[in-house]
Amino acid sequence: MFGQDAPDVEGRHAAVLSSEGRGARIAMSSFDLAKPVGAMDVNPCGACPVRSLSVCAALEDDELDRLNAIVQSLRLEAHRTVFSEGDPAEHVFNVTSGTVKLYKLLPDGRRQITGFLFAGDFVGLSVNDKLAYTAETVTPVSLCRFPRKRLDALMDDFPKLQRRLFSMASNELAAAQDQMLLLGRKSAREKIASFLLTLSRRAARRGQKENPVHLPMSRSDIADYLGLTTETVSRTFTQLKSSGAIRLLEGGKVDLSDRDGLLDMAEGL
Amino acid sequence: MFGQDAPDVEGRHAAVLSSEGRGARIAMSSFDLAKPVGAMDVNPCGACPVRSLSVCAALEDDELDRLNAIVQSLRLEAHRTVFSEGDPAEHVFNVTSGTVKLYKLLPDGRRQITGFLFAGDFVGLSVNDKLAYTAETVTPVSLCRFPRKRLDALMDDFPKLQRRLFSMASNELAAAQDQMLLLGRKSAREKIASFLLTLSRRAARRGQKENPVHLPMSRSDIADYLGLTTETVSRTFTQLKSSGAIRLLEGGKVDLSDRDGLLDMAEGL
DNA sequence: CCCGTGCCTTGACGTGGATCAAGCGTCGCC
DNA sequence: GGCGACGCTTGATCCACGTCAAGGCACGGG
Repeated sequence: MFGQDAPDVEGRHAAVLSSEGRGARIAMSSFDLAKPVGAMDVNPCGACPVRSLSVCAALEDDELDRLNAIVQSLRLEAHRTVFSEGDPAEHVFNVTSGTVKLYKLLPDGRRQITGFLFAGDFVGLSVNDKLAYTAETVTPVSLCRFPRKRLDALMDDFPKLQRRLFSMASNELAAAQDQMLLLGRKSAREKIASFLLTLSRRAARRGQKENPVHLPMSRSDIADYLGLTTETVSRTFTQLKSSGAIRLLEGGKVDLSDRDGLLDMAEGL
Repeated sequence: MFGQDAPDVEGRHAAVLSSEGRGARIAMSSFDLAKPVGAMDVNPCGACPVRSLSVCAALEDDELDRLNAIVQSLRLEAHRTVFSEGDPAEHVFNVTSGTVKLYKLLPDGRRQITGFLFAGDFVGLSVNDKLAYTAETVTPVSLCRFPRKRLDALMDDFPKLQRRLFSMASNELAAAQDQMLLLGRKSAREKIASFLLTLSRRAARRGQKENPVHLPMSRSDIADYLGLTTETVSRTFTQLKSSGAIRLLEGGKVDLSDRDGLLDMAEGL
C-alpha cells in the first residue's frame, strides 16, 4: 500500500494517470475536442502511449472500456488556462502530450508554480470540490478529461483504480516534500541543479532520453517554480555553463555535461 | 471523491487518522507500549477522543473492532525519534496526543521540517516502502501504531477506509501546495503570520480554542519549518508584538490580538 | 548556591539574491 | 524591410535576511 506500485517521485506535484481516449463527442465550452478517428479507436485507451505511466495501468484491457466510455479528449494551444483556482472541480485531467504548469497566486501577483505536468501526469484532485490552483498550458497540450462523478463511480467498481490513485497521491506528497526542502533550504545553484536532474529523471521515466533535457517552460516559469527571479535563474544558468556543468543547446535543450557534479551540487556537496 | 469528506487543509503535511487503541501487548524495541487498562477498553477505538478527526471516522463502531485488533498504543517522551528517513515503512502511526515534527535533512545538516502533527494526525505514507523523512516527538506523545500489511488488508475489506485515506492524502497535498507558496514567495513576516493562523485553525479543528495559540515547538523548529533562521523568527515575533498584532504569553502561548491584521499580513496585503 | 547548558533575544555586520535598468536577439506583423 | 513585443542576459545597486557574537533567563545537577 501507499505507493509501492508507482515507484516514481520526481518533482510532480499532482499525480499521474493516462489514456489516449478519443471518440468523445460532447462539445465543451472553450475546449477543442479532438475528433474521433474511426475504427482504430474502439478502445483508444488500450493503445494509449502513456497508459503504463498513469492511473490506467491499474486496469486490464477489457476494463479500460469503462474508462473509455467516460473520457473526452481535448487539445489546447500553448498559454491557455485549463482551469482556475477556485473553480468547481468537475473534471480530472490526464496529460497525454505537452506541458502544463500548476500555480497559486498571492493577491499582489506573486506566483508559486507548484508543479509541471508532462505526458502521463494527472491533475484535478481537490478539497471541498474547489480546485486550489490554476492549470495553464506551457506548450500545446492534449488531455484526457474525466467527469469526476463518473470516475468516482468507476472507483467503486475497480478498487485497483482507487489504489492506483491513492498510490499516486502518495508519490505526489513525497515529491511535494522534496520541493519544500528545495524551496526552504537550498541555494539558487542547488535549486537549478536539482531542477535539471529532476526533469532529466522524469523524462527517462517517460521513455525519453535523459541527457539533453528539454526545458519547454520560460525562465520566468522556472523562477516561479524554484522561488527565484528570472534574473537569478538566468545568471545561475550562465554560471553553470561557465563552470562546464551544463551546455545550453538550441531549442530549449540543456546538456547535463557533468551529471555527477550536478548531483553533488543538488545536495549541497 | 478526492477529499470532500475531510474538509480540512490547514498546514498538515502527512494526513490524519485516529483511535485511542490500547490493549496491545507485543513488546516493541525502543517504544513503551501503554498498558491495557481492562474491561473498559474492549473497543477503545470506539471511545477515541480523536476518532472523528481521523481515518477511523470512516468506520462504524462494529467495524472498529477490526482496527482495534491490529492497533498498538505507544507513549514516547519529548525529543524521541519515531522513525528515520530511509527506514523500511512497516507501520503507520496516528497521533492521539502531543506534537510530532517531520523533517528532511541535507547532507550538510540543513533541515526542512515538512510538517507538524497533532492529535488526530496520521503519518507513515511512503514510496517504495522506504520512509522519506524522519519523525521526532516535540512533546511527550501518544501514538496508535498499525502494521502496514494488516491495515492494507483492512482496506480491502473496507473501501470506506481506503477512501478516507485517499481523501486525507488529497488534503495533505493541498496543504503542501500552500506551504510551497509560503516557502517560495512569502516574506518572513508573512510566513510567521501564516504559521500562527494555520496553527490556530488546526487547534479549532481539534476542538480547542483558537485564540491563544499554543506553540509547543522551539524557535529553531519554527525556523526550519518556515525556511528562516531562529534569529529571524525571534525578531519577527518581537516586531509583531511591538506592532500590537500578537502578545507573547507564558507557557509558549501566543495571543492573536489582531487576527484580521494577521490575515491580511499572511496574504501580503 | 553556583555553574553549566539550552533557548531565546538583541545587536552589528555581511551577503545572496532581489530590484532596477539597459541591451540584444528573435519573431510576427504591417 | 522596419518595428514593436517579448524573452533572455548582463550589469549596478539595494536590502531582507543570514551570520556572527554577546548576553539574559530558566532550569537542573552537583
